[in-house]
Amino acid sequence: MQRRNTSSSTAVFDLLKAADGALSHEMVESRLRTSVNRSTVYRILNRFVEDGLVHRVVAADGRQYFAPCTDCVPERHLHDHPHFHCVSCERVECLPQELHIEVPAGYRTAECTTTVSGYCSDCNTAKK
Amino acid sequence: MQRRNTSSSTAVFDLLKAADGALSHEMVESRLRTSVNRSTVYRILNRFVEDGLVHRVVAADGRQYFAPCTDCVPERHLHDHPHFHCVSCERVECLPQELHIEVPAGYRTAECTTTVSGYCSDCNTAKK
DNA sequence: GTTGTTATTGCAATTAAATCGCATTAGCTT
DNA sequence: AAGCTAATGCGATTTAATTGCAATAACAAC
Repeated sequence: MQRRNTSSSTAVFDLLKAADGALSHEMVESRLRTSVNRSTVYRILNRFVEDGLVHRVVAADGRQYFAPCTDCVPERHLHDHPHFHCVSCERVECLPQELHIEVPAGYRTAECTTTVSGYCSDCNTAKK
Repeated sequence: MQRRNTSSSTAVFDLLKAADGALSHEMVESRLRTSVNRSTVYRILNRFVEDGLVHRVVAADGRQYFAPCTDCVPERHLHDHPHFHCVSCERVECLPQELHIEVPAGYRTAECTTTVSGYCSDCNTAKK
């Protein structure tokens, strides 16, 4: 299927690229200057994931967060670094660590997500 | 709060202990011999997690899976090994590997889950 | 620039996982 | 056996995400 560039989809992609971490659908929608329909945002994000432009991270709260790919090439589309999810400010950020997870023989890995939940330094000090 | 042992809660706990991996709420409910209400199963599982008897794993599908704790003591309640989630048969199993994930200074870790999605050996060979 | 095809959008309805309020039931203590 | 209250069942509700369908708008071809 041929893809088309719309103002909404480029706005979403720019948002993701400018963000300092992964964004939930809600964050994307609220940060958009122009109002874009809820389902449209979901479809745009799903399209990005499908096209390999964006990674989808499911945090411990069961919600989806989206971050643009870096260092990904078509042959090797991995996202094997851990993510930190602050349960207070909801921010999701990538941790600069590489994981090597081995699966038993015969298994086939499709994707891998690691999520650490807790409090980021800002929220941690604010709590005290 | 004082806990009480009911036939339902012990049945659920026995199921989890006997299972070869983490079970979703749906799996628990369908494997129970006696019919237990949906909300009750959820509440029983949440109670187990709250009491530190069971770990909750959120897979890439956004659903919750539950597995009894092993090697956990009150002072150190961790579940830092990866889980494999077969997207075909829905089975979730623990991978015998220990992860060491470092968070930036000032951060506080509450929990950590790693989920590898893909096909287990059974489903992988069945596909071919 | 105009036209035609069809990907994309907006809207409302829907699905699915998980939670909650409340009256009833049943564990545990005394 | 009695009393307190944790746990249950039921229905309604919340929330994230998806879907069907008609309307709109990208993009290619002319």
